[in-house]
Amino acid sequence: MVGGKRPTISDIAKAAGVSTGAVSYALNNRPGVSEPTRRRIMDIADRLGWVPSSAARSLSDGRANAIGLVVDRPARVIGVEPYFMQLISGIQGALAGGPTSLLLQVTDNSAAELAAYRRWWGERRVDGVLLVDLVQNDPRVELVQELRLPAVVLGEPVVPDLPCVWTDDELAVTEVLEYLVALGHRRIVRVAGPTKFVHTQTRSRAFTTAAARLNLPDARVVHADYSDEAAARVTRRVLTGGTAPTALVFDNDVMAVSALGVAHELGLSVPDQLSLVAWDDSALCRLVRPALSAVRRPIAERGAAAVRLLLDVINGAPPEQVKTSDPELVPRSSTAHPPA
Amino acid sequence: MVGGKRPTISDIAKAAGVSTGAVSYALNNRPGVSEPTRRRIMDIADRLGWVPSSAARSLSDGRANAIGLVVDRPARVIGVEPYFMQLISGIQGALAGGPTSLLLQVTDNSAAELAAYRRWWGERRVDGVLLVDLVQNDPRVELVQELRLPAVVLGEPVVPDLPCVWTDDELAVTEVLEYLVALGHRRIVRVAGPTKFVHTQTRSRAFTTAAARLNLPDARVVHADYSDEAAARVTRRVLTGGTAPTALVFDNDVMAVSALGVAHELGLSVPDQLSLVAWDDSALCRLVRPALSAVRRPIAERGAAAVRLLLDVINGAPPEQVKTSDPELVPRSSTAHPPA
DNA sequence: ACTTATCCGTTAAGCGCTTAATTACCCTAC
DNA sequence: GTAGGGTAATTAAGCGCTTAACGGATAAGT
Repeated sequence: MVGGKRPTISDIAKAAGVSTGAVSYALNNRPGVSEPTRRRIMDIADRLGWVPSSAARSLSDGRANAIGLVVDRPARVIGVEPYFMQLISGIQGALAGGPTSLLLQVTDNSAAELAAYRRWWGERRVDGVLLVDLVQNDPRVELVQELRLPAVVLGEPVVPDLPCVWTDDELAVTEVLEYLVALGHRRIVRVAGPTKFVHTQTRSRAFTTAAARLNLPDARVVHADYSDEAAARVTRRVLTGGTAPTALVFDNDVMAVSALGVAHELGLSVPDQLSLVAWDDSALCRLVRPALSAVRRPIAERGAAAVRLLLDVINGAPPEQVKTSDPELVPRSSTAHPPA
Repeated sequence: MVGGKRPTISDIAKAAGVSTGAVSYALNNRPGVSEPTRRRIMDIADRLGWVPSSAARSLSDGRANAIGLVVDRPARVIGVEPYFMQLISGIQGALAGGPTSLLLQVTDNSAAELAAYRRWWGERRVDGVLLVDLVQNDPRVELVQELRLPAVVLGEPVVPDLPCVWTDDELAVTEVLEYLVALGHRRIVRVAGPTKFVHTQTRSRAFTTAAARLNLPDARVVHADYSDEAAARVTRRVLTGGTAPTALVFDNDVMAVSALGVAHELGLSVPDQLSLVAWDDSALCRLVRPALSAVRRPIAERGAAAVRLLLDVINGAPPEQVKTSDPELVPRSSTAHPPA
């Protein structure tokens, strides 16, 4: 197996003294060749270090053996959250061993994302795609349906016939709220991500519902954009306004840590005077002092489940909606009883 | 452009009343067709929403129009550092607009990484690869040379004829050391990543050299594995041992933040009793209190430069060794004069 | 009026693989 | 002895595109 020359099935055929058709049948474990011949062919194949050309295979069977993921987040934010790397890590776990590869694209606007899907589809480069961060009336949904491009949504069900892998965020929101109320908190503010995301809306709705049920008239939702700057601004405003909350719940880790800085700056001690809860748990949450209580979601599991589902759908399986294991609240040192 | 039916050049040929060869020439802007015909063909092509099939093109011209990146880090660590997402973001920036896609693989052992490269090569799935985190006598170097697989190293030059994109870490190490010495520090310890990495060795060598020049007999290097646990362990040992250092320099952000926790736990105030410097700057460094002084490297720039170089090499350009802009020390609140 | 060059376009082979159709052969059954 | 039924192989078409080789037409040179 020296550089440059990659063996093809016709090399194998020549070496084995059979036709390329026979080689193809043998290597794909299909009937049409005798057992001894199959063995001989396979031996030769891996003595030669043969690997099928993906282009040739795609061209002839129409399969790309690849799936696509495009992440649409501005460069400024992308590196900040560990979310995507964990997701990718889960995706790879499910892909490992199989013939399928992952095509990744990072864009900074939604038009580019749509263009990417369209191009991949046109080039027949992917057999299906993963969709993350869905927004209300997401154009991607329409696009994949129009193109008949197999797709799996990472997030709650939006359209009945679109397969998805979702995590019960409502449950987690409720759990967090009940936990804070049990500690004695009554004035709780949720610092959410951008309204446009479906998951933001889901959590906000759950928050409002639970707050009503728990009879918390001061509970409310404010929005930021996941960045530490915006979070700091919003937090400062909320904490210095009238009837300041005693607990804040954030939609990611960066915003929560940022709030920790603001609290410090305002002379509010955490958790004695102010409790904080972060959403996705992370090293950041663990390492910061005080360590942040956080909701941990099975992110890698989501990625893996989504891949499995997508591969099934590509193979013609019906569009299921899969639920992952539930998120859990990891209490640390940023939550305590509110000041008396 | 309705789902399912993707136009091919022969559809275009039929619609334009010419041969597929003419269509190919027209669409690829090569001589052989008249200007009016070319226009007509191109019009029809994009009215039909034609996109070239990557498989067909690869098969016929031997190009995959894709490059590969495999990241070999255990799942536990991968999400922690923003490094890779920033890198990927830079890579995408350089790829955007072009016909080339990025194939990503995350593995958790070096054998799997080698296998990935070999498979991609065999499948003709990539035209070239990016190599990160080189180790001493890295088997990947030999592999890509044996396979004649175009490759660009992200890191310092190791083999003369292997193209690379590197950042002057020595400069940064020296700068950090001089900065600390200027503040009055004499006992400085570098908490490095795993010895096996070339970049670890480069920095350690630079550290030792600079320390000798600055006459710091107590300067030394200890190793951890980038994780917060290991860093905490090592830091604790170093700080409680004899002749404890007054300043620590870390090889990533997570370890530095972890040390912040240890210092806190030992009752050492940062920066008054202990100064800390992190390597790659990040949100973590910025958000933590006290905010960490850190060395900021042009990571996205590295990624982009590496892609451009790789594409050139694929096109037959000679193997250059490109230097990025220099890293810079961002002083924040974790460094100050040592205690008197 | 003849060759020569130029331009525009077609033809067909080939990239590496899959697979339906076909052939060759050996067995068994009547 | 021959029709019928497997099984084990070959053949060849086709996937969508590129490209060397070729050909017909028009323009220019002598």
